[in-house]
Order: sequence, then structure tokens, then C-alpha cells
Amino acid sequence: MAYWLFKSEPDVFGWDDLVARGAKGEEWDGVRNYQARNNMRAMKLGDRGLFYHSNVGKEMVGIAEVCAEVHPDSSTDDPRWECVDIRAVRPLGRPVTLDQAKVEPRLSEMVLVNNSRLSVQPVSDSEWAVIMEMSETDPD
DNA sequence: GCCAACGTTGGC
DNA sequence: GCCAACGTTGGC
Repeated sequence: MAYWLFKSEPDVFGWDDLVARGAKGEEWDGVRNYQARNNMRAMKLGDRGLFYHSNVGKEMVGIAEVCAEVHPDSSTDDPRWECVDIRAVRPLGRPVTLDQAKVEPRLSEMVLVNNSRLSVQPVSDSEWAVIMEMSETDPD
């Protein structure tokens, strides 16, 4: 299974909104970036992703999973744009902030740390494990 | 609210 | 096919 990271602006559509969608999930539409789209093309049913809040919070708050593989983006007629559907799995024990990720040496290669603008990012197995650890550990 | 970084567009 | 101009994103 592969791991990913989905960025959202919580003012527009946040973790609580995804949870409210229940098992049906949400079409992750509106992505207009080739790299992000290519990442979605590579996703398989059941792949897991971190749900990240940009601007407000700047933290990873929950775990989502791919519940529909790539299909045309229904928000546009442009056939270039495709997307997946995701649904909420569970919140993280505690959010992991961008600041925490930046100072964690094992996350120095993380896309979020180095190219925060990419809206759908790959996460390596080891990065995933570190985030899981941090989300369950009291930082103090 | 500013601005740096990045991606895309379009003129040549 | 290059590159300047522009628009957008997102951290600060």
C-alpha cells in the first residue's frame, strides 16, 4: 500500500467536512496541477493519506483512504483533469504540525517540508511511520 | 497582507 | 523551444 498527503484549506473544506461525508467520501476535485494529478493516477483503492490543513493550523490532522480510484474531475469539462475520492478513516491521536515536521530530522526529505505548494503529495513508508509515532507521542 | 516560490501561459 | 510575464499558493 502506498501513502499520500492531501492538502486542504479548512476554511473551504476541512477534516470535519470529510468526516461528515461518512463512508461515501468526497470527490477530491479542483486539482489543476499535473504533478498532483499524476499522484492521484497512481493511487489504488485503500491507499492511505494524511489529511493536512494549510493556512489555518498548518498541521496533519487525520488519516483518509482512497475509496474510488482515478476518474474524470466532475468540476470541469477539461479531460486533462482527473481525481480520486477519499474518505475519513480516523483522526490522528494528536495533530502533527508543520513546525514539528520541519525540526524532525527523519522528515527532512518530506515533500511537505520542501515543496509545501504541491497539493497532493507522496509520503514514504518511513515518513508515514514517523508521523504515526509523532501523532501518538506527547511532544513534551 | 506581503511576498517568495512555483507552475503555466504565450509571444517570439 | 526559450523565457518573460503573470497568477496562485501558502508560510510568515
